[in-house]
Amino acid sequence: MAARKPVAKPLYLQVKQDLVKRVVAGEWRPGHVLPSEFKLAEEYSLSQGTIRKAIESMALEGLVTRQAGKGTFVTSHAGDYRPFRFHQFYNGAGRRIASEETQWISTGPADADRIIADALRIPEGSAGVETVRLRLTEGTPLLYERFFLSESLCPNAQPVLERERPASVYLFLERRYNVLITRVEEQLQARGASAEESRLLNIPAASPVLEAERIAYSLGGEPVEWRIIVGPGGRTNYRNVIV
Amino acid sequence: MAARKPVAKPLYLQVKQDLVKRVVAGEWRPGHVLPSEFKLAEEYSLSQGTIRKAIESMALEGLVTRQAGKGTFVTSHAGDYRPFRFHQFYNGAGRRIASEETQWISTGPADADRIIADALRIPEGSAGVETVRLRLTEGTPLLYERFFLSESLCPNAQPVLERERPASVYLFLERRYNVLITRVEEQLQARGASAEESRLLNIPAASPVLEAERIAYSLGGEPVEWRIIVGPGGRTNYRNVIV
DNA sequence: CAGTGGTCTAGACCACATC
DNA sequence: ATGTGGTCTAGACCACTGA
Repeated sequence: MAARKPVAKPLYLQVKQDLVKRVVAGEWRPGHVLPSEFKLAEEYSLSQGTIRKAIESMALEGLVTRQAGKGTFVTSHAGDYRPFRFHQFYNGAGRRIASEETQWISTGPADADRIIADALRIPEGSAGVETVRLRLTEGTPLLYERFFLSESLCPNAQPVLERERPASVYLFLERRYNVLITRVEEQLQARGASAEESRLLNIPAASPVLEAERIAYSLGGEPVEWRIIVGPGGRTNYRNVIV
Repeated sequence: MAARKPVAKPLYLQVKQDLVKRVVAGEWRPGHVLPSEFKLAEEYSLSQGTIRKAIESMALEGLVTRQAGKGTFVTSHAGDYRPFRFHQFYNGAGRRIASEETQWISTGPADADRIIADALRIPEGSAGVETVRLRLTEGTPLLYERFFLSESLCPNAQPVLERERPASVYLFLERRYNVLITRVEEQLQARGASAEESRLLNIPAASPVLEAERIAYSLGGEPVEWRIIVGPGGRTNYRNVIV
């Protein structure tokens, strides 16, 4: 049925690219359902099997979630599609440190320093918002978090952050800016705690902490958020599986 | 062509399971080529497409590597299929710490302590071999490694380890015991350096280090090796991508 | 040149979810 | 009952490899 075209890139990859573009454009919002494979096959004038390959590739990247009998849904940080997706920190008892207990420390305007500017590919000194908060378990502070959002990508974020104090930054980005975080890069190191960290985490000055510096990328591959997560040695650890 | 059977588990998963079993049994050794899709399709009396799904699933897990025009090969830690697959440590300059420079410290008999025994699912006190070595860059020690292999899974490993001092333990396991490591789990924490570590890494006593405790699993899912990797804070970091 | 994996089609039946 | 994704088949053409 479909016209045979000269080979450029596999059709299913072209379809995938276009579908991603349409998700980014907001045609289907996070949590909503995509057209069925047959509908898309008709729209693109391709066989259902080719559409399937495109969607399966997106599902592998965690961009959409498929449910037999129901449909294909754009992944959202709301709902229970993939909870804890980006949470690799565990407490001493081997339990994931979730976001139920959060203590908001501060939110305020900040300029991107050299490190943040490089990470987010913005000019040094760019305006933005910086927030500090703690994650706790049963009242004990376990993680110190500091994250930066640029004014250019997330205009006017400060008042909303202060008012709503969202437990999930990525859900906040999704709802307010239609920015879907699909990938994060983390760089871990051990170092001594800073004065602020030792005070907030209630640990001795300069005692060993595990620091994760994270850059979160949107569906389009653009760096959106810079963050550091700091946990005291001994009370926290970080888990990873490599296949 | 193929007979229609009552549904139990998808055929392609059954095929995959059987192919994995045959790889484990040594029918095709690491680095060697599997029969073509058509040959396997005939052997299993299934369509080529079903065989393809089975093999593609294995390829996704890194178990085999496919090359158009050549064939499907059992993954080996030799060759250049996936170099640095399990190396997440970087030096201060942002370069992966490779295994070119290695300093062998010691190899000797050891009994599994509680931690190792739990990790490898063997009785506490089981006999085995423990090795300590350093990874260096331009003569500077950057990583301290200590790993344990059980006598039951890797009989008589000590003399060979001492004689060959293999740069890649997993290549050694593959060649000598036909055990293919396909998955590792790592747990990271920050702590102060031990006396031995500070001496070997040439850092102040109790200064912050990043420790990765690793369990390496074979193709069959059995834990095979226990290891810790220790790098000084500031000079080393650990990188990770989450999708 | 023949053989390999990579892509694509057009049909089929299944289990599951929803109404 | 209808529609969804999940599996399976049997053909086809393509680009690449190596003799």
